[in-house]
Amino acid sequence: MDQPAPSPRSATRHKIEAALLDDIAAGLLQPGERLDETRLAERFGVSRTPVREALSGLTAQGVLVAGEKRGVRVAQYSRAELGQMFEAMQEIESICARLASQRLTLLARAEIEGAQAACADAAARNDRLAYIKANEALHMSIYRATENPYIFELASDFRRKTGPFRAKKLETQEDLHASVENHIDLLAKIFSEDVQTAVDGMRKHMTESFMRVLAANG
Amino acid sequence: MDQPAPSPRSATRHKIEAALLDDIAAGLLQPGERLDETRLAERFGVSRTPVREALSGLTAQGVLVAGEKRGVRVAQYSRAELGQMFEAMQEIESICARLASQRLTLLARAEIEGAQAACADAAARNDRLAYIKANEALHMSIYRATENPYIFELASDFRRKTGPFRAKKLETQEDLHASVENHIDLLAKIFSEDVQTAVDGMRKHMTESFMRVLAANG
DNA sequence: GAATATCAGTTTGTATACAAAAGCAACCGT
DNA sequence: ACGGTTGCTTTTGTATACAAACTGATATTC
Repeated sequence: MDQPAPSPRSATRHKIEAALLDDIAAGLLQPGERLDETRLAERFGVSRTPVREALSGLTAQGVLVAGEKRGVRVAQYSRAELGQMFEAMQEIESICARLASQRLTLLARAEIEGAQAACADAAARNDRLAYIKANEALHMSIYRATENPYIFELASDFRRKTGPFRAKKLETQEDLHASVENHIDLLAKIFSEDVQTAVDGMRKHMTESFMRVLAANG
Repeated sequence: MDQPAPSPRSATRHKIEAALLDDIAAGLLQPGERLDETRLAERFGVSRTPVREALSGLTAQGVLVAGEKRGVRVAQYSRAELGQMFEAMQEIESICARLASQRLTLLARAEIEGAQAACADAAARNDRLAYIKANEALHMSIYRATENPYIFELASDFRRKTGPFRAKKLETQEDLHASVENHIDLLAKIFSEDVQTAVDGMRKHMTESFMRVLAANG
């Protein structure tokens, strides 16, 4: 859904990257855990070469980090690092809110509202996994509304990196509904005539989001 | 200077990456030009494996792009893409200006002014290469003043990607002196008490910079 | 003459084999 | 008993070999 396989130029490598990202998101791979090339190779039934490429790709994305001694590990962040990361993310998201608000095309607005409906639907069904996906899609649609692919990618990158931490904050159905309410409020501000309202709305949204992340990951 | 080889964990790979970056910066590798793994391997006297890793690393950084048909090519941008890229860069730089202005420690200020002096010195000596390096260092010191490593990296990445295009706009000594004047003005605004002044100053600086880039790369 | 299909020649992706570096532990010396 | 050194084992980095995919071209047929 993110990349609809623009060029299936290296199927195995991307399959492995995706599988590892899933494992991390699902918590099967804990932050700080070490990844062994050989084990992964036999787990996926491939040689070390594509595993190696996947690992260096994820390392470049910041999902994994080259360990102090040996091997690569799942990135883990201290409270302070998490704070800096979310600060950066807040700045990026604020830019997105401003540009989206200024440029909002009919198509972009339709996509945002469609994603929002999908969120509400998933929350009503109490489908946590679907909600997380729909929520990602919602934010992505806001990024896309900036009409700037570089900013889109910047914002997407941060979402990838912080994904594991944000996931934890959505456990109960109340969490889901609260999140939906927050988004209704946020979108109203982005759709408002006043750009500053949109930016402030996004700042508030991100601050609240971060507070919940801290509470869940403290 | 950028990465003081934190872990010389793969010497050849980084040597190749650095060599290719140099070639691109020097214009030996034109934007759009295709890179052949095998040729590079024999040129550096190594096997295709480390070359391959270097190429995928640079691709991840956006310096190279996976060609439509085959091979990787030096990234080339249309006028429109260049505009979007500089727009994103302007947003990032503005964030840096704001945070730097808000947080400015004595150390950060000292580093910025030191870098500024190095710029002026290089301009006075009409040393174009030294000026480019000093100019990079100056902007880096502003990024560092944000006290946020993630924002620092974001900004640095854009600088890397746009480097080849910005380099072209500094040909004559007048260009250098004009650039120094611009920086004096910019720094005064960043050092001012008013945050909005700093942000506006950076926006103006980036806009002017982009205009000169467009003129040189049109 | 044009269009399609097939074939040859690159080129890239994956596998495996090999070598060197680094961690770890045991052993020896003091 | 403690520390240092040496040797082994594991892991990673690099090379090479192999197979599949894609490009381009030529030939054949309509």
